[in-house]
Amino acid sequence: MAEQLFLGDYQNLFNLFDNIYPLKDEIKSAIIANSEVIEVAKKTKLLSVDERSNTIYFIIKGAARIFYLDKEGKETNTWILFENQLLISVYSFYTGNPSFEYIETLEHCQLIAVKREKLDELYLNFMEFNFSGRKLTEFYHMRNEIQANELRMLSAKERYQNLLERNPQLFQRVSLGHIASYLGISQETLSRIRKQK
Amino acid sequence: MAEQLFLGDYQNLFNLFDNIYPLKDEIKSAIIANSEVIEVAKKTKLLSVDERSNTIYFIIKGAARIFYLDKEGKETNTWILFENQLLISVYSFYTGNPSFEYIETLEHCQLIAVKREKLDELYLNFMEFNFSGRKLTEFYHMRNEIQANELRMLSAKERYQNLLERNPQLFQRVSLGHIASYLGISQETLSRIRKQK
DNA sequence: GCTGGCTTTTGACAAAAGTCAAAAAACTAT
DNA sequence: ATAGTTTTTTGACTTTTGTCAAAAGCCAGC
Repeated sequence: MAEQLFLGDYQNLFNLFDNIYPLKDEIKSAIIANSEVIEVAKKTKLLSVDERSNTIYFIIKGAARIFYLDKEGKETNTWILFENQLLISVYSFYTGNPSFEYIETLEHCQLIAVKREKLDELYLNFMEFNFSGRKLTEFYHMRNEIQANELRMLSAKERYQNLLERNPQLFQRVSLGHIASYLGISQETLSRIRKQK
Repeated sequence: MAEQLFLGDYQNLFNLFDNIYPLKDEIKSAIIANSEVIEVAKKTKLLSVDERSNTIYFIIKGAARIFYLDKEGKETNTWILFENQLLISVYSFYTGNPSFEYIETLEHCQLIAVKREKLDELYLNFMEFNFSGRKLTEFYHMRNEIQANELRMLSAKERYQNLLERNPQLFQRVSLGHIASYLGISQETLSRIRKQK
């Protein structure tokens, strides 16, 4: 009988993949061998502006945000991410160019970290792993498209109501200031919207 | 000596792929066998709201837009696409769910059309084709992320100046009304921005 | 060269959201 | 519990962008 691979912290990541296309144990072992599980404190910067991102993270436990600073130095959050999501500065990780955004933990986090060279090796050594990678990228691509469309087509209030409905846990774990910024509105406007109804 | 594959209309599509990861002739043949080259007139709808998108297009010649209707029935363009770009309603094509947006040609177009079932077959039959598919998806994903960030961080005027600088050809081929809509502003606002400087 | 559409511009006004400053409320750590 | 920090709310005012309506400009086809 085949020996059972010890998955531990990788359980959820592999579930994610297996739901797309069952991953061979060989690939799972290679993923484990080519990544590491790290713990980082709240408010740790995982990436800063002008650095080149060379790591993709999977959030086992915790929360993080991606944000940039505008011309006046004000922070704007573009993503807020939780358990079982990938944490990546898309532009810098894919292109290798210096980042225009920051990645910062919002809570104490447990993460799986994979370096780009290792990931590239995995993709080259296991061609069928690209099937999973493609599907996952398609999913994140779609999520972005939806986000961009909502920024265009919905008013501040509608975006708030949408988020509240679809992601109520967010409001338990993240300050309204961060949420306002993620919604693309000022904190004061969010406060007024919430009072209204 | 190996027989030279006749590429014809597929030349540019294959160049795109070859720049990512050289495609075997076997795959190229399969792509040709599983797609078709079509001509469509200006203002043709390739996808309408509530239809399920089952085709991805590569633009050989021409231009097209993707847009949705807001609550008041006003059109908003989310993408304007030209030669050598992929034309797809990301949400509907990836999920198979009914579309919330339209795809419409802006000019007479020559397109390569691939049905989803055929594309899925190609991905399953040629695992290394997923390598190319993944990279291409990553590229489009990145482009979306940039678009969403610009919608957040730049003012109407800055978005206009950016677009003018990076995509001047757009202004030759597409009406200002369509461009304003793509920039997420009203036609009148665009007109005023243009007058200013 | 004129006619009948589109497209673009202009003006007056309205709406949505932002800014600044201060108060109130909610947490945190000692 | 309390002092100190951070977060959230409130009020007054400003800025940006949108809306509506009309005029002007442009272009295709007869």
